Parts: sequence; structure tokens; C-alpha cells
Amino acid sequence: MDYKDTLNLPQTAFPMKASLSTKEPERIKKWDEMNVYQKMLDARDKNNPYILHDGPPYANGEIHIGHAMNKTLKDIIIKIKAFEGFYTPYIPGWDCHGLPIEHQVDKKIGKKKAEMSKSDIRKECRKYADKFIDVQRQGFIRLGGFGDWYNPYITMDYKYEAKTLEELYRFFDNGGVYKGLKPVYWCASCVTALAEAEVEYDNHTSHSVFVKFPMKDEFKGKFGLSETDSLSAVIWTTTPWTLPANLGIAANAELEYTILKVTDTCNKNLERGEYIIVATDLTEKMKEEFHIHEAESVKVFKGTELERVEFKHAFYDRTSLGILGDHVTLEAGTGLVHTAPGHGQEDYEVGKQYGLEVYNPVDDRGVYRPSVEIYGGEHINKANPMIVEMMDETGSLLSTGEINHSYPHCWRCKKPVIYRATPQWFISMEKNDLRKKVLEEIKKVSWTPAWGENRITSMMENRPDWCISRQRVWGVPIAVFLCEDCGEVVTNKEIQSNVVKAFEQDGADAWFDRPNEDFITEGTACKCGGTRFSKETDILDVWFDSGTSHAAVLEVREELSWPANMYLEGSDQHRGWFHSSILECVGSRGIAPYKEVLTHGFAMDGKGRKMSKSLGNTVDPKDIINKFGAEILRLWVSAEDYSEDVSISQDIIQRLTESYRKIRNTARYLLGNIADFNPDADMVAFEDMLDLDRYALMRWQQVKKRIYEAYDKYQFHTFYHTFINFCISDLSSFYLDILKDRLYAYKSDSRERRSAQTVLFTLVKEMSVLMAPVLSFTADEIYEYIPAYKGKKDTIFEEMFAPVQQYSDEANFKKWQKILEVRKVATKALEVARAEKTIGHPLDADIIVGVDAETAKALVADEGIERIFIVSEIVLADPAQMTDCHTSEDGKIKVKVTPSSNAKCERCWTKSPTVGKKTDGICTRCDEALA
RNA sequence: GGGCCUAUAGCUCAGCUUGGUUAGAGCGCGCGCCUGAUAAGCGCGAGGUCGGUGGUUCAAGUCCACCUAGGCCCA
Repeated sequence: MDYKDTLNLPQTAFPMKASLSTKEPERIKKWDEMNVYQKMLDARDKNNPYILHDGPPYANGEIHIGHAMNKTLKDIIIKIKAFEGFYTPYIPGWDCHGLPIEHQVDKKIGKKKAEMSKSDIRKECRKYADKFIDVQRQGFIRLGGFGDWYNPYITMDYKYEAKTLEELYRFFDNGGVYKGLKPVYWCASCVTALAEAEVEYDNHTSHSVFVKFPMKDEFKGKFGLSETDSLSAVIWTTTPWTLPANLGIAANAELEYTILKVTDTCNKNLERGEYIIVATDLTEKMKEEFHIHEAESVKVFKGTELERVEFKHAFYDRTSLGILGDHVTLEAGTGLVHTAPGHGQEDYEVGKQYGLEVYNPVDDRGVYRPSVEIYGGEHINKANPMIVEMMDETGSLLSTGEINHSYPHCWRCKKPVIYRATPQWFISMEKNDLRKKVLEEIKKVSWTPAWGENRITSMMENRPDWCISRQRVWGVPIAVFLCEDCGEVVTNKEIQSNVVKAFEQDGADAWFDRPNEDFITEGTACKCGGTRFSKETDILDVWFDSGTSHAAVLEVREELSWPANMYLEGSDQHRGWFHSSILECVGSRGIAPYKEVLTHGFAMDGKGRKMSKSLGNTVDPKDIINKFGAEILRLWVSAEDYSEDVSISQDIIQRLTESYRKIRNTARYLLGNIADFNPDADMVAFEDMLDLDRYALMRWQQVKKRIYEAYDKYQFHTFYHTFINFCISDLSSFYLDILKDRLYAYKSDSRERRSAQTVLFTLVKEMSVLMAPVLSFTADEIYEYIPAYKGKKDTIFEEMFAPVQQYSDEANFKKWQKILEVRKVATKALEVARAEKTIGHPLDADIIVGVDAETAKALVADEGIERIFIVSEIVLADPAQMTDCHTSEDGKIKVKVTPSSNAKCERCWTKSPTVGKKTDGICTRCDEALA
């Protein structure tokens, strides 16, 4: 007779094959139709919010793996917090203004740009950003993340633009903004400032010159020379045209310098007995360069000695100040650097420290201003050789040559660019103690990983004033009026309110489209009495836009609250969004906009290398989603330790797919065995369960606890390992393997089976919720197949995490750990017997177990200890008496395997002496089960 | 060039804070069992000079220094 049909074999419609790539979109559609995100929120207490504020990705291009990781991490946290009971609205955002988009639009419209109005260009940019918001939105939704996807925050929304401006006005009002000069890349041919991204490096041949700057007489004594001695510092530059702007000579404090007395030379601009200063390590090289045949070193000193020593300009009657800077090296030149704060970034920075003027004698077109001595009205390119020639004639030029080097060029006209100080708007780091306050606020924020605090602190300590102006079109204009007479900002509440209202109505375009009269009421006058005003046309740094999101989003949207619980972005944002947000917020409100900041590393290829198109090692999230499913990508995000850079490769995805299958199959098996289980009627109380079931439940409490703790610390890879290990080690290879017999062979409604089913039901229900933050698709799918019970929700996302139960059943727990220990040895013994072909299936075997008396006491189980070992019979014996058996490494456990001589029960496949006692072919237990 | 970070089996991670038994887990791989979770399940096994070099120490994957490789941000 075939007894198979009398067994309670697993039954479920839950498919073994996930078919993620085709099923996921269906589930997303279902979520959308059911409005699951809203349902999840509705199931929580609004007064218990957890706000993860989205850092807006730039609305440019398709989504990449970094986006996928960032958005998935955010979604995991939001769902964890929701399952913990928090109200977790998530409003995605997009950053829309800025050069990269304007750049793309420029390329598209080409030469037409010159004929287009600012508003028209801006409309094109808006269209472009809109397009990519939609592209990215679809990509993000496909990842399975919950949020208000069709009502996001967008930095180019009229209201957002108005809010950005309002925030800027706060800085104008509190005196935090000032107008200053700062060198920027400038194309004199296109007559425009260039951003870093618009500069292309190419080879260029420059004039290089070595020039003497004589030391002022009163300082010579310090170096042991008399006032009548001729002593000069020698500098080197490849841009002679910047010499008219020279205001300083920089030395390196750590370097050693030498005063050389020239004793023999054929250089016409050097005399015997003249002294020059160069870096000690370069003396030989310089002697050769200047054709000095003989010279003696008369003094050697540290660079610090040159600080605040005054020199005479090479050809103007002006002082050039000795200063110190770390940027001075021995790589090229003399170790003394010509410093023109109006023409170089480093010169500007170091010059500022010494209070040097940011002097820019060159106009928009590259022509010296008329006021410039000698060269006023000349174009710098024409003046360049003239200056060299003049210096040669007047005796300050020691050497000249040509040098071919990499030099910045304009991306559009391809001509070499210059560095030129132009008026810019700044937010002062010192005014209102901004830097100090930000540093204090940083300490109050919780940074994960902890080194993030260090990183942003050192950036904040060292950063210069925030240059917030850009000479561009696509952005929020710095909408202030300037007095045409005195240049001062003219502003008041009324003007501000008019502009903000206009922005709210028509967006920032209003600034460019509307006449002054729309904003300024008649009769308004500047402090100087001026009544003619012009609009500032610079736009804001986009970092200011996104830095105000806390104000434009958290403070504005009803479902949100301020400050945010968390900001979560890649570690590059210590200088980006984390940075601009706290600066803006402390500057305007005095405190940080976030309580906690979480950072993640970057996605690398399988070898830990940066992904790049040229290396061909990029991984496109779309490919993974289409081939394996977003769920695998989510599992990847959870499995990797994101506190450092993470890797992704075929191999890694392959491994994860296999792990996923294990989790899925485990759930499927659990579901299959509770098909006939009615949770509301059949649940067995903990006290009434079999001891093994009680043990399994206790193990589960430990696992839950561990995972909750990991979730609390945002350590998702701990979830991954703990969870998969539980599925494999505790369930699949132990508990479930043992349970097969009980589930299949006992009467379907027996206490033994119901006890097991109670555990299985609890497990599948609680496990699915526990995994839902990560494996959202699968958890929701599993939930659908869980038998109905009182309080079951429409979707898993309305559930809560199951609490960790405190069972007082320690003795039982310890007993099972003992059993496990012995079982491990027995399993090995069975393997040996199998290899020797003594047995095949373990149920073919009877075993004799030899352990000490105390351990022997533990070897009992409600269903019979042999069931736990999945053998037919176990006999306990004194290990001292046992020979010819398998022994554990420590020698304490002995196991002897013998083929059972009993007949095999045709129903439960156990070999038992009771087979045939009541019914032919089956054991008495099965006989009872069939009764 | 500077600041910060990382380096443990083929892969993903424990162990490092508080130095001390033959460095662990899961996957993968190899071999075997089962055929009542079956494009499943079970078992066993082989894989590591803990990036390298020095140092501190009775003792270092663990502490220190330097180096190498890689990453982020600057210059």
C-alpha cells in the first residue's frame, strides 16, 4: 500500500521561483493602487514622527548604482522605523539648478543661446530637469522604495525658489553677506567667468621669467648686510602679465634659503658683489640658470625669516610683502613665489591672511585698466612681451625662456583662460560667529560612522568664506538691487516681500522678466540719496539651494517636522549637502537642521576599484533589476558594510541570488506546513509545546533581538548574516529537518503537530515582518500566503515588529544546546558510516551514544531523542565500555553506528520493532495516526 | 602634495575596543546521501604566512611606526 497520501505533506501555492524581474513591477503597481505608503503611515501615530530628510539627487542623467544604494538605504531605515511604530513620511527631492544642466542645454541649443533671453534659456533648463526628474523617479520607484513620489520637493519649484530667496534675505538682514573680490577662471575672449567644469586643460607655451625684487634697505641688516649692499629676492613666473598685480613674495616656512654673493657672472643684469636670495636646494640650478660662474653662500636661514620683510616691486614704486605659504615648493622656480592675490587662487588665500589687497588691474576683455602705470589700455597678451623686454632693459630680469605646460583653456573658444578677481558675494564665516557656532552644533549631531564628525569639523575649521554667487543663468538670482550711484545694496522688507511674492507666482524668472518698478515702490532711496537702482544678475551657488531644503521642505510641509532626525548621504557630502545645510541653517537659525547624520561609502567594482566607463567596469542597476530583480539589489545593499566602500560584481550578485533562494525556500516550507493551520483556533500555548518547539521559539527571540539591535545601529549586514544563518543553521538543517517527521506522520490535528505549526506560523509571520525593510517585495508576497488570523492587515506594511518574548525556560534551552553538541558528533559518525556504505539514509541506522552521566540526562526529547538525531533508535551507553566507534575530538562523546535490523515502516520510514505489530508494514505510531 | 577612511578564506562578514587555547560563520567549490521542501533537502571535506615591513611584548589578526594598494574630499 502507498501511504504517501496519508501523510501531511507541505502544500502551498507560494511559488518556489520568484520571477522577481516580472513580478516586482506588478507588486509596485499593486502598492500604488492600494496606496500602501499612505496605509503604512496611517497605521502609525502622527505624534511620533521620524523624519529622514532626502538629500536631493541632481536631476541629470539616468540613475546609477550609487543612487540605488543611497535610496535603498533610506528606504530600509524608513521601513524599520515604521515597523517600530514611528510615523515616517518620506518626501523625495531633486536638485535642479546649476551648471551641469545649463551646460547640457548650452550644448543642445548651441549658437542660438546668444539670441535667447535669460528666461528662454531658463525654460530650456527647466524642461531638461523635468525630464530627468521623471526618469529618475521611475528608476527609484522600481527599487521598491516608499515615499511621496508624485509630490516630491523640487528646488526649481516656484515656492522653493521663493523660499531659497527668503533664506538668502535672512543673511542680508543679519549682515552675514558681503560683496568681495575673488579670483575666478575668466575667458577674456568670451568675456565670461568660467566654472571649474568649463575649463579644459591643454598644452600651452608660456613665457617664463626670473625676476629680481630688491629688498628694502631697512631690512638688510637682519640678514647681515649693509643698506648699501644690493640684495634681491628672485621669483619665477610663467605669466609676466600678472606682475603689475604683484603684491607679495611667498616663501615656505619650512624651507631653507641662501643668500648668494655673486662673484663672477656674465649675466648683464647681475653685478659682481650683488646678493640674491633663492632656496638653498636650488642654488646650483639657479647659478646655472642665471649664468653665475662663481658665487659664495653668505647666509642660510629658514623661510620664516622672510615673513613681513618688504621688497620693492620690480618696476613699480610699490611694496611687495614677504609672506609664508605651504603652497611654495621646490618643484619649479626659485622657492620664492610671485604673489598676485587678484590672479591666483593660492595667492588669494595666502594674501588674505596677510591682508593683501585683492588687486585686479585687468578688465573684462583682458585689457589693463587706464589707471595702470605704463601698461594701461594694453591687452595683457600684447603687454606680456613688453613687460619682459622692459624688465630686461631696466635690469630686473635675470633669465627668460619658454615653457610648455598644461594650462587651462576655455571649453567654448578653446583659448587660454586667465585667473582674475571679480566681485562676488560671500557669506562670512566670522560674522555673527558663524564658524564658531557651526563647530559647536556639529558636536551636538550624532555622526555615523563617528569619523564623519572629524571630517566635517576639519573642513569647517579651514574653509574660507562661502562664495555664493555664480555668473550664470540657471539658478535662483541673488535678487537684490544695487544703488547705481554708490553700489550699495538697497533693500527693505517691502522690496523683499514683493520679490518673494513674485517668485512664488512666476518663479525666479520674475527677476529677469519684470521691471524694477514691480518690486521697488516709488520714492525709495539709497542711504546715499541715489534713486537709480540696478538688479544684481548673479545667481546663487546651487549648494545654497539644497542647503535650504530644511526650510523649504521640513518647515513647510505639513506632514514633516523640523529639524530632521536624519540626513543620509555618501561620504562626499561632508563637503556637500551636510556642509551647506548646517552652514545655512546655523547662519539663519542658529542650530543644526539634523540630529543625526549617516554616511555611506561608494560602490566599487568587484576588485574595489572605482567604476568608470573607460575601464568598462560599471554596473548598471537596471541590468541587475532586469536580470535578477530589485530585491537582489536591496539584499546587496543590506549585505555590504556600507560604512566603507562597497563592491558589486557578477560573483557577489550570484552569491546573493543563492542566499535569496534559501530565504525564499525556507519561507515556502514554513507556509507549506501551515496550510491547514488556523491561527485563531489551533495555536498551542508556549507551556504546552513540545520542548524542541519551545527551544526553537527561544532561539528565534535571540535572533530577533540581535537583528533589532543591528537595525538600531543601522548595521544591516548584521541583519543579513544573522537572518540567513538562522534560516540555514537553525531552521533548515536542524529544526525543520527534525520536524519533517512530526509534521508529516502525526495526525494533522494532534498536539505534537499543532505545537510545531504554532512555531512555524509564528516564525513565518514574524520573519516576514522582520525582513520587510530589506526584502520588501518578498515579505509582502509571503504575507499574502500566511493563513488568515485575527488582526491580519491588508499589507505587511501595516504590521509592527514582533516584540522579543521573555520566556522563562532557560533549563530547556541549555538542554538543547547540549543535545546539539552531541548531535554534531553523531552526524559525523553517520557520515563515516555512510562513506563506508554501512548505511545510506540515517534512518537506516541505530546508534549507541556514550556520554557522561550528566550529558546523558540531557539526551531526552518529548518526541523521542532518536527523532532529534533522525535515526531509528538511540541507546545510551557508558563511553568507557565503547570500542570501535567514532569519538569526538575531546574524547568525551562516543557514537557507534550500526545498521538497524528492524523492519522499515512503509509510512514513516523509521526502522522499528513495532512494525507489523498492529498493521502490516507500518509501525504502531503510524497505526495510531491513521486511526 | 594634504586631510579622512579601508585592507581577515573565491565572495559577504565575525574576531580588533579590554593582546593569550589549533582565526570563525554562511555562501560558493569538491565529495557523498536522500528522492515525502525536488530547478529542493541533508551531511562531510578542502580553502587563510589575517595587504607588506619593522617595532613594543613572554605573547600581535588584535597595540605602534613606516610602506604598498584602493577610496572620498581638497590642492
